[in-house]
Amino acid sequence: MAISTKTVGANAGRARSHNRQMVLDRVRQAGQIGRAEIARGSGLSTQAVSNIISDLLSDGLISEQGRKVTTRGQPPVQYGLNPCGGYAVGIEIRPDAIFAAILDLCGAPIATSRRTLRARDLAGVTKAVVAAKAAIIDKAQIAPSKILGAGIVMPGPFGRTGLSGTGSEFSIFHEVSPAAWFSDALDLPVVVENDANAAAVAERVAGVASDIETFAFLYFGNGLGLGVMQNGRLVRGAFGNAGEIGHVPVISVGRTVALETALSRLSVQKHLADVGIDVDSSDGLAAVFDAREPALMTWLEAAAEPLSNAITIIENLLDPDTIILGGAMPDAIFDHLIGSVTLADRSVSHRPNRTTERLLRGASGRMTGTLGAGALVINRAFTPRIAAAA
Amino acid sequence: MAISTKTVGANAGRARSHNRQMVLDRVRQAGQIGRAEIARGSGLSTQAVSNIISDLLSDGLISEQGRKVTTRGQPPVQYGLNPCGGYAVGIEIRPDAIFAAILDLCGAPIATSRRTLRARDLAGVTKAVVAAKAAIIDKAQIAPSKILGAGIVMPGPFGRTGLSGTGSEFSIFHEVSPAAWFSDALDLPVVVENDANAAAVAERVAGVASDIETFAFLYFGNGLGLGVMQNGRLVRGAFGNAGEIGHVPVISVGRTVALETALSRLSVQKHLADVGIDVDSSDGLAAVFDAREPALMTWLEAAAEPLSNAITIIENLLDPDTIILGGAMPDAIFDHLIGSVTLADRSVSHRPNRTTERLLRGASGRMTGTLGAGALVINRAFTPRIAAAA
DNA sequence: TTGAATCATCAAGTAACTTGAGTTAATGCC
DNA sequence: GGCATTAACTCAAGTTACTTGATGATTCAA
Repeated sequence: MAISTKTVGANAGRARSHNRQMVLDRVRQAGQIGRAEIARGSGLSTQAVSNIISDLLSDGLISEQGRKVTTRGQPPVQYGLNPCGGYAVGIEIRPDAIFAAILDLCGAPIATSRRTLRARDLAGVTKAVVAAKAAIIDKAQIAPSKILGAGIVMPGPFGRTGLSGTGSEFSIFHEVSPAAWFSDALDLPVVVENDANAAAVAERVAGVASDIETFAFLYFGNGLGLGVMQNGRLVRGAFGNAGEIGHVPVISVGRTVALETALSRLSVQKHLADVGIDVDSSDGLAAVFDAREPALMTWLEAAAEPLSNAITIIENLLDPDTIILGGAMPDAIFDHLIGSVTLADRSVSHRPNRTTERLLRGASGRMTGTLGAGALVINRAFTPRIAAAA
Repeated sequence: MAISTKTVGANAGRARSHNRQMVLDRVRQAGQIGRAEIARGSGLSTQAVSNIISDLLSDGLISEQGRKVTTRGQPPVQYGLNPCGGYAVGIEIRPDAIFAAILDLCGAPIATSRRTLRARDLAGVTKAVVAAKAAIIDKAQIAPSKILGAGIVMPGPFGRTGLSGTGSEFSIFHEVSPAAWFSDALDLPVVVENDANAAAVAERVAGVASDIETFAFLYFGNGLGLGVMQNGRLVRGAFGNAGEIGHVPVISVGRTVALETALSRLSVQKHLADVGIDVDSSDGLAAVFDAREPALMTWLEAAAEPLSNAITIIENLLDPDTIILGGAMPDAIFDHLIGSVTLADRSVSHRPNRTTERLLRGASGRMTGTLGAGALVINRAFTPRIAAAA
């Protein structure tokens, strides 16, 4: 059965929690904001906002940041996020390694780490994740009470699907709910998402989408994924597997193929390997691009058409404010790809009065998956949630 | 600027309104349900639910429907929607005609009408819509106080986009917000959506998706549209233009074409016209299909591949519980199309333990747009909305 | 017939928001 | 410089709607 997302009833306690998170999100989005302005925007009384602000202050989540100069009247006291008011652990599980990071409340990384992962079984992976968490908290010297939770990123899709057996996803979690499992093992609230969704959240928490409510993130991992954000919430689908754009059929050089065979890191690595160039790191790829290696340039040229088609699909199906490109490739390659795309005229995103670019490059670089993992936790702390049950 | 959907704060009044709508939605979805069961599912106390139920009873929105036989304990009093507790006006504006309907609270049509539309200007269209509303209310003999609102369906996309100028959309609303405009003119709360979104809502209110939270509706109108429902809410995109799947590039006979050139009512009409068969109604098309007209059969054969590709795109991008096909074609043709589609193995929807079909035919038939217009209003009455501002 | 289970109601208690009066702090005008 | 104006902020009382706990109602099972 599908993930249950039944709406829950509102009572005083949940209303307060909702309002706290709403206020926090407005503070995050505005950078600096005063109480009266929050009240005006939120439909609450200034008194209510005042009470909530004083709560958040004493919890250390926000801080007073002077008064704004205005034309007339008492200048409003401004509040902003207090970066050290809380921290999130981000853990990215890849087939061969575990990456970990600690993020502050503003989404800035305090510490990162990488550990080789040899285990493939549930117990072994769990042990490695627990160890990674302990080590990164120790490295960053954060008081455990300040840890808001852990975000875990792993390759999807989740559960048994027609995409199972590609080797990328973790079949050990077909029978176990990964969130409940890791929450137990880590003794923390846990959010689990695939890499593309996490990357989208990362851009919202501390990237180019901090004030964009509705956008899509095209994530270049080993395959190709799409994270869809709609009104500040992820579009996850009935089973949390939305965004598997890599398996969409496209035409490439006259043949029908899955999009990610033409457009992904594995695809470019394979193409380069065919001419004897082995790259297994983003740095390596960056060097090959800097040298304008012909094999890479032909790959990029061939990638432009399927990428253009993918963008037209995303724009017309989801009507995002913008599409962000990012993931496991060098920034220079994303910039090149963005430059080489033909943006379709026949698209709902082709508007005369646009204020954002149709394509942006993500801000969180190659660590976007791991940072995204932490961002999931931060984001959840900022997301009002009366509407949907956990 | 994108549609603003900032989260709003919760207070006592909004909490009550939210809870009322949540209770109503649970009653709708269950058909019959008792107070204690609602309380258990919603996280509210039985007392709170009791109070809300008594409110809804005195407003006439629900009715007592006997007691359920249980194993032990006091048998719970069951409640169900009271169809005549409220009514919705649905109006569908097409380039050449205005369709209107009155729906009861359960989504059943009480009356329908059709009027030719000659006007293309704002004043003329408005006048026709106002007249259609007055006439349908008069025909159905509904007390104005029982009208919950009006839903209006018109061809998208909304605002100036790269799809403008195809002739289908109403450019008169490029500068005016249609919802505010019609709300003023009709003196009722108004919801405006495109046909595909309305059709999706219709299936949820009174169709095959009444207990499916996350699905997609592939709507065959003059073009092709997609209505996306996620957790019981429409995925509308940043500007309300999500779901323009007709302009998505897909593969047909080895070439990339816009989907709706291969798959839409206009497409089949054109194909038939090429061999001298003119059909301009759904009945006409049904007759041609009944006769197994070769030209139609070749069109259907050719349509299978792009339709299959479109379904793979929808499944992998949105991970819906199911995809519903419907709109301006005869049921028999939808059934034929569903039978001829090749469902991709490489899809997140290809799950071993499915409980719903991957494809369903919509239940609301050819009037789905008009009924959907009314369903928008019913749906809104049932949708808790603390989370998003109007 | 009695006890267990469940639903339902009543009345009191509580959390969180709203309201309205009053205070603080800055600007702008005479 | 003094005073009106404007806007932010605070205090205390008032209101709403939910929760809690005690009590009653209804059914089944032993």
